[in-house]
Amino acid sequence: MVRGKVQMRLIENPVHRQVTFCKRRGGLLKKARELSVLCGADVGVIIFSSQGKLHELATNGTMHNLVERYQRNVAGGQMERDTLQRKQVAEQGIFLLREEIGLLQRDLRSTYDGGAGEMTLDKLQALEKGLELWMYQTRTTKMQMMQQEIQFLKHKEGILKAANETLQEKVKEQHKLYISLLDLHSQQSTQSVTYGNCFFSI
Amino acid sequence: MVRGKVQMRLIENPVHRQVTFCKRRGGLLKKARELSVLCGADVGVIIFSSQGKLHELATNGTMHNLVERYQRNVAGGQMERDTLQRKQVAEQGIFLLREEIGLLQRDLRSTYDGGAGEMTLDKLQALEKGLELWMYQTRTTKMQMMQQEIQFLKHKEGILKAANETLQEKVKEQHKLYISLLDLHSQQSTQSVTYGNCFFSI
DNA sequence: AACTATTTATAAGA
DNA sequence: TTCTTATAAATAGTT
Repeated sequence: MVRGKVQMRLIENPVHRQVTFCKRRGGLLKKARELSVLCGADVGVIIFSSQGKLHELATNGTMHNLVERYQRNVAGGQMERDTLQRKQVAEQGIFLLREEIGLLQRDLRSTYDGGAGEMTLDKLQALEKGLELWMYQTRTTKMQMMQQEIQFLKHKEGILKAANETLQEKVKEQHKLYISLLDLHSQQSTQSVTYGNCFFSI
Repeated sequence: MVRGKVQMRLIENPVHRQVTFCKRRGGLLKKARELSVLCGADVGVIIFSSQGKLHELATNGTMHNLVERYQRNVAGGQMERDTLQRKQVAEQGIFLLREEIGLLQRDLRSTYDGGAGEMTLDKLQALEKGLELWMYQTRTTKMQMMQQEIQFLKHKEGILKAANETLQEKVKEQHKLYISLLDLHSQQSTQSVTYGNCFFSI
C-alpha cells in the first residue's frame, strides 16, 4: 500500500525501481492512448529504461511519421533545405571539377608545347583536395536519402510484424472461445435429449 | 465531479474536449517526468492536438537527441554496418586515386626535367576517364546494394500485408462461425425450456 | 501476479 | 483558464 507521498527522486533499490518502471510505464502509455482517443490528438511516447531498453508508442500511424511531422514542425523545413543545399553543392562540385580538368588539360597541352609544368602540379593537388570534398558531399547526400527510405521501410516492417502478431493472438483467442462454446453447446444438447426422454417416458 | 466511468471515445463537445486535452496533457507530461526521475529513464513525449498544435517533452537532453537515439535503435546496427562498409570502399577508392595522382606527379616532374609530355597528357586523360568510371561504379554498386535492400524490404512489406489480410479474413470468418454457433445455442436453450414447461404442466 | 490502502488524477460545475 | 470537489484511476508496498 501507499504510505505517504512518494519522494520524487531516483529509487535506489534496483528491484523496486524496475517494478515501478514497469507499472508506471504501463500507466503512462495508457494515459497517452486515452489522451489520443478522448481528444483526437496524435501522441508519441519514447522511453529508454535506465538499462537502455527502448519502449515506444505512437497512437496514430507510425512513430516514423510522427517524428517526421515533429521535425517539420520544429525545423520548419530545415531538413529539406539541407538536402536541397547538399544536392546543389554536389552539382556545383561536378561543374567545378569539369572546369579544373579542362584547365589542367590546357595547361598540359601548353606544357607539351613548351610552357612551365610547375603550376600544373599545384593545380593537380588542388584537384585532389576538391575531389575528396566533392565525393564526400555527394556520398553523404545520396546515401542519406536512401538510408532514410531503408529506415522507413524497416520501421513499416516492424509495425506490420506487430500487427500480424496481434492478429494471430486474436485468431487463437477466438478459437478458444469457439471451442468453449462448442463444448457448452454439446452439453446442453445432451441435457435436452435427457429431458426429452424423460418427457416421453412419463 | 466525475459521474461514472468516462467512455473511451472522442469527446464530441469541442469545449469539453479542449479542457480535457489541457488537463490530461498536463497529467501525461507530469507522469512522464515522474517516470524519468523515479526510474532514471529517458522519456520523450510528442503531442499534436486535434488542431495540430505541437506540445513536447524530453526529460533528459533534447528531443532531437532522443529521436536520434530512437532512430539508431529502430534501424538497428545494420545501417551502421552498411555505412562503415561503404566508407571503407570509398576510402580504398581515394587511396587508389592518390596512387594514380602520385604517379602522375612523378611523370610531370620528369616532363619538367625534360622528359616527354605526351605520355602525361594521355595519363591525365586516362585518369579522368578512370575517375569517372570509378565514381560511376562506386556509386552504381552502392546504389544497387541499397536499391536491392529497398526492394527486398518492399517485398517483405507486401508479404506481410498479404498475411495481414489473410489473418483479418480469418478473424472475420471465425467471428461469423462463433455468432452462428451462439444463435444455435440460444435456440436449443429455448427448446429445453419449452420442453421443461410442457413437462411440468402435465 | 494479485491485493488494497492511499495518493493522485480528473470531470463537471462555478 | 483556474478552483473546487466528488469520484475514478493509479500505484507503493505487501503477499
